[in-house]
Amino acid sequence: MAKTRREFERALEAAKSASTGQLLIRAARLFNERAVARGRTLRGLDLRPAHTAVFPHLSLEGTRMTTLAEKMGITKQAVGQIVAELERAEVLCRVPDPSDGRAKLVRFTAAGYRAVLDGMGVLREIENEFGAELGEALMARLKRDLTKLLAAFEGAAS
Amino acid sequence: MAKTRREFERALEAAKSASTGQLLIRAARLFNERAVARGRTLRGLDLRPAHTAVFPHLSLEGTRMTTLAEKMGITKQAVGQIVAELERAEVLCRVPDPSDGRAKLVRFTAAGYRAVLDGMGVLREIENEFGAELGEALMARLKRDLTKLLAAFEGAAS
DNA sequence: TCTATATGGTAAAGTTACTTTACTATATAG
DNA sequence: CTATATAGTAAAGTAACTTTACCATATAGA
Repeated sequence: MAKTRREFERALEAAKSASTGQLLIRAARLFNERAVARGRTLRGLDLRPAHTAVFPHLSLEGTRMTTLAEKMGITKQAVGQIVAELERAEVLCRVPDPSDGRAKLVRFTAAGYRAVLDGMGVLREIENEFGAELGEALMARLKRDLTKLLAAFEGAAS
Repeated sequence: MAKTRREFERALEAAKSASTGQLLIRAARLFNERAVARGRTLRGLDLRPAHTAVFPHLSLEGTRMTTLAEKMGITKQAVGQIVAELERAEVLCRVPDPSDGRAKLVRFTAAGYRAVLDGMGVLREIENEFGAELGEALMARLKRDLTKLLAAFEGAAS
């Protein structure tokens, strides 16, 4: 039994350091909580993380729902819900795609345009704060490594 | 208007690369989806990410609910719910803390003990796969950087 | 010693961010 | 010109929490 116990303790220790997944989850939550809390006070629009996740994938000409869903790695129904809320908040609008009668293009409104410009500032601000504390080099490296990790994930299914 | 448009395009481009938060969210989701999918097939226990998040924080002697909540960065009520499910699945058990009549200690059952040893194998397997693809150096560095980021987050509130 | 307050935990309902299942409308290939 | 694929919508369900409210025990101070 003594040997088994030691084995177990080593396993637990391994779990602690091995769980990159848990590290990612916690870091993501903390980062976004801060961004949302900060951004909320900036303008009257209370945008939650799910909303801001859309913006990086929107092109100026407009982007299809299905395209958004693919890029974001969620279902198109989920995109529909998020976009609907942003439409109600008058940040985005949906216009018919002239090249396909079924499709709709999601686009910024003038107000959304201004809000997003502000939002970028908030994000940069938060990243700069961490950069100051941890070093710009670490932040840049983290971003590069995460991008590579995502590319590898996307590359191979299951 | 032309100048504003260019400005906007640059802002969007910046959003794409600047959103470390979004990178973290996506990486976390993908990583854990894979781990859960893999682990589920291993044993009959269908453990979800919320469940496995508890394990790294459990000591062999038993850990208090409040301690778990603090370490995990969630409310003690949330811990209560997760532990209740794991208790029903007979992976964990709650025993009264002899040193404090209010407190309870969360501990592994014999079955949970074995399941977690298996689970460690799955996690290591997945990390090794990415290590093989991206290089062990990148994975180790990512883990170190995330740990530092979390420490910095924890250090300063808001 | 007894009251005030802090701490450990539980209970129930609400919220966020999705997914699943089930459709309708338009497009395209044969 | 039917058969199937694709774009999107609708409604309900689920996971992983939080908020609000509470009870039980502990402990420090009057």
